[in-house]
Amino acid sequence: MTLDDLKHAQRQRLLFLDRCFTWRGVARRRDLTERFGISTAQAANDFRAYLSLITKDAPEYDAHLKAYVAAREHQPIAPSSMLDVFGVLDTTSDDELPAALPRAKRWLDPYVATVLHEAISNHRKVRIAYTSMSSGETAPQWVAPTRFIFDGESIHFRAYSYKRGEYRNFHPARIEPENAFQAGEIEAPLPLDSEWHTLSIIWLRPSARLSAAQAAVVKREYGFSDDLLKVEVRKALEFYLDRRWGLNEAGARLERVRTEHLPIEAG
Amino acid sequence: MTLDDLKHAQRQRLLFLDRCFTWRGVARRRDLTERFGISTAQAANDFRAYLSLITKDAPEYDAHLKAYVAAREHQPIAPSSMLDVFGVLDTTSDDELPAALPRAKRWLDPYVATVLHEAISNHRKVRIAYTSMSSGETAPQWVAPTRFIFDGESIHFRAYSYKRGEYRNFHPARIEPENAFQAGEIEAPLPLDSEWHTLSIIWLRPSARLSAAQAAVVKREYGFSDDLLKVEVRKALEFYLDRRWGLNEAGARLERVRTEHLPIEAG
DNA sequence: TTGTTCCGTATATTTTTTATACGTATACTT
DNA sequence: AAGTATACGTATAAAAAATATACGGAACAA
Repeated sequence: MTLDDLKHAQRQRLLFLDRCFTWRGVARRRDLTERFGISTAQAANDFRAYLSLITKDAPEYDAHLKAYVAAREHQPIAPSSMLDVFGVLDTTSDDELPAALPRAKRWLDPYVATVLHEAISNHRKVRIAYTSMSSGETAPQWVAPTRFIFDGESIHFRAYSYKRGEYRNFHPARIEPENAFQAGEIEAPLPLDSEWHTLSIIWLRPSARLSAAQAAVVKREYGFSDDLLKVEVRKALEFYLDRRWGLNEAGARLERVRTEHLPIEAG
Repeated sequence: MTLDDLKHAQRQRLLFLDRCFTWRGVARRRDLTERFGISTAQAANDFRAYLSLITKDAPEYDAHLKAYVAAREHQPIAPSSMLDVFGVLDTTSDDELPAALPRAKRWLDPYVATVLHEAISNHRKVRIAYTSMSSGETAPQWVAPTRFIFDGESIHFRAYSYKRGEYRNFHPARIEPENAFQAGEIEAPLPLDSEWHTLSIIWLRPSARLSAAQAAVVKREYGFSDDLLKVEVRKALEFYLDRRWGLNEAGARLERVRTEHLPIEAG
């Protein structure tokens, strides 16, 4: 039996269980009943199902702790994002002020989102009044949106700009909200978005000004043990990576060694 | 009927539907069957359930589009995080290189996490060799961890430091990994963590050096229409907020007007 | 000892979901 | 204009998932 054979709901529960074992080291039926509102019988079922997936270093029941305890060598069956991990480690109750930063309060106009989504899925172009942050001016222009982008904070989109004759990243908040946006057919086929279809392979190392001990911490924090950290990102998104990771800032703890570029076949 | 009456699995599906209507403006049975692997009959059921929750400005079926279309005034039944929104707007297929930045590649040692989690839940103290980033030195010390913290990128933890005699934020990556950490009882009760139990109310405004048009964009981006943006965060986490929002950087688009402090009753 | 709280399992019952069939409306093809 | 495909909907019986409930064992505390 594998994870894929399961129904979505039970799969979610087993993934949660997997994270409990990986990051908490322990799990109880209660964890499942509280989080998913299922019965204890069903929770026992889920434990049985989870254990049947683990062939070696399986968690074992500890009668003293009244809990299943993961083996020291426990191997997760699925990777988890930092947010997933925090979801398992955080103990703050719901009515309390959270232990996380306030939800990135970025805002997106739902109507603007639907207009862009419609244009992307039906391959149409839209007329937007877009404010340039450099000049501060707002001028209408036609763009053909192709995708939404996420930089970890807020949502942007990629579009072909007829004004510039090239693909660019746009920020929905800079679009002047309108009651109805003009939209239209795309006549001539758009050129290939070469920056989107280029892979940037960025090699990083702990900043040279750090001591050996500090460099070791940086390596541990970013999870690499070799000399260099390899990061792969679409060339079109490289700007966001630099900004998010603070690569160009004065106190950066990582510095760029070199960058390679590789074409990506259209998927 | 309300959302809370539903089972977890169906609630998840209705929330997804809600996000589709809010951010895409349209939804079809297919969206549900593809994402959750349910039958079309069940998907039709879910649509019926969702529509019964919406009293006014409900989505309507559009026979031409062969899809339900949200009313222009559609009100979501639940808020969504930016990540949720992107999950609904992103059209990249699974096997493609994603349109989001590489998953914040921060790393956390699972064993260190379990040790900290154990200490937090059982109110014990642990001995850790912690590397100071300022001096670069690594010295063992006893700490009593109280909570995990999330700054949006990586996971930290709050602990009472016996060495300093105060509560501090710690970074798991700076802990020297060991095969087994010493742990022990907490003898004397710990003092109150006053910074944790203080609320910082931070008032921000668009940076004074921005033009009116630029300031309007910043306001739209952060979703406030009044003069000031109010952000509430535990005082203990204020440092992370500054860093994440880049408030102290040269090119910051938001600047701090004033900060108020308020005690939080223990929850 | 007794009571409590975890765990487990087993049963019958209820709820959820599927499979299937059939009907309607729109759009596309011939 | 007729036929085909594909959305949507509904209804029914069947299968699967989850619950309620009961009972047993191990650890632990009073």
